[in-house]
Amino acid sequence: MSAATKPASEVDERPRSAGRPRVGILSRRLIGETALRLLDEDRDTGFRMSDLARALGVRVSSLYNHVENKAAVFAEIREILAERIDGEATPDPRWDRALRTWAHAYRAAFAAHPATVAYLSTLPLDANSTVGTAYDHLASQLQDAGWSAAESMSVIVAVESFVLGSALDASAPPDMLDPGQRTDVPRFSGAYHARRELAAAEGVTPADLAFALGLDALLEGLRLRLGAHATPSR
Amino acid sequence: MSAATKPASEVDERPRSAGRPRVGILSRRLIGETALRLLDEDRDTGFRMSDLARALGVRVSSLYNHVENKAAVFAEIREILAERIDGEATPDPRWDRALRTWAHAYRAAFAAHPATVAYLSTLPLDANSTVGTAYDHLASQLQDAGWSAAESMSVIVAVESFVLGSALDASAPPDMLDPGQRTDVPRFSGAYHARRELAAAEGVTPADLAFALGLDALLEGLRLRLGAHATPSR
DNA sequence: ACCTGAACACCGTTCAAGT
DNA sequence: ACCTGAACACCGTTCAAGT
Repeated sequence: MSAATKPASEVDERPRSAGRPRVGILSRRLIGETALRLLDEDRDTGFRMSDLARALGVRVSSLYNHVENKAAVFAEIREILAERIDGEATPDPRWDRALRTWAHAYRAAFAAHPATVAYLSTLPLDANSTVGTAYDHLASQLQDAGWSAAESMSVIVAVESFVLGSALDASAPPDMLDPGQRTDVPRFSGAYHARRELAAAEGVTPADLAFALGLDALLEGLRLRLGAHATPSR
Repeated sequence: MSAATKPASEVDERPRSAGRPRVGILSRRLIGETALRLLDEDRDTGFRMSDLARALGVRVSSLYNHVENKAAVFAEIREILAERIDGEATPDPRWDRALRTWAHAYRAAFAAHPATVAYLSTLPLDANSTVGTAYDHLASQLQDAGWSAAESMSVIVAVESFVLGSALDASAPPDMLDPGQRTDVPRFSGAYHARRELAAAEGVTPADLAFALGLDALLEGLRLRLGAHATPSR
């Protein structure tokens, strides 16, 4: 977290009396950023509204002047992550490369925040959400490349589904699938350990391997499909 | 829900006094099945332990004789769904068709239960879990077809990630991505409505279209990759 | 407009008492 | 061993009072 987003109240330790402060302390954005930082620091427990208030040097009830409820905090987090993804994804004239860059930035942003993945995929988009803008850019590229309008939407959603599932996988405890001492599943056990060793040898996580292989296959399959029955616009 | 799994206590309305009943009323499995039914009936709110108790004709505290906590109820749900998937997936000698059948059964089982998706991907597998057995079957087929042990694991995880992400998508409110009255995202808006109309015309959901397209592409890409640099075992 | 302090509501979990 | 009844703990949310 950058110093710029650190609430001044964390430095100033003196208790504040009731009443409106001269300069505003909180904002929806600051609350979202702080919540995201808390999720980063403590991965599995999630944050409480009281944690959030303490980190902001404020009482819990103050938060409700800026967000309707806890779900709204998650919505704000989604906006922040969406903007981060948008900023990182460098535009690429080739639709498949653009999708790939987007997918990588997307997964990276969410893998660090498992608790947000389920929320993200369930909450309706806000009007004027940045997410919508990103979709528009990708949809344009896909349609220009020859995908039909309906297909372009399916392609985006399919890649997004793969990314979100992969983010869940990447955020799961590393030993989640560990067959342990079981002897009744030898091929699975062998596969599990082989992937783990391969990942270690390449200096990445097992989840990274599955993501890379899956994304490559998915994009390759999409390229093939476009080539097979597309009608390029020019 | 079948009559066989319906708790007798739902028929017998008379209040029960304290003390051990002659015949056991609850079991871990029955609790899991009932929780799953509650999730089916009320999609978004999730179930409370008190709901669960009422549905079983029992007091809340009784549940804790059979499950450690609410998370354990979700773990039991996962086992139930896993067995259901296993039962439905008919074996197929071709690895890609087997994966496809598995993916469809998997998504169908979880799309109806959004709340379980996030849990499922985070909870460690129980020893002797049915999930492990399913992995073993798939890993065997993949390795016999020429995939390396490490790759076979990545393939399974990649398909699973796509399935889980798609299940999240399928369980989201249908208007989640609706651009509404926005005029700044014309290509996205066009794509959104085109997909919706195509889905309506084909009698499926928009989520179904994206899932079908993505799964086809993913499997096609995997087939290609195996053909390109595989060393079949025979 | 925006913060404090106190209260309320909800819900998961525990535990002694009872058979 | 397994159910009841009552209590506790935690946490999200509300609201009047204060500047």
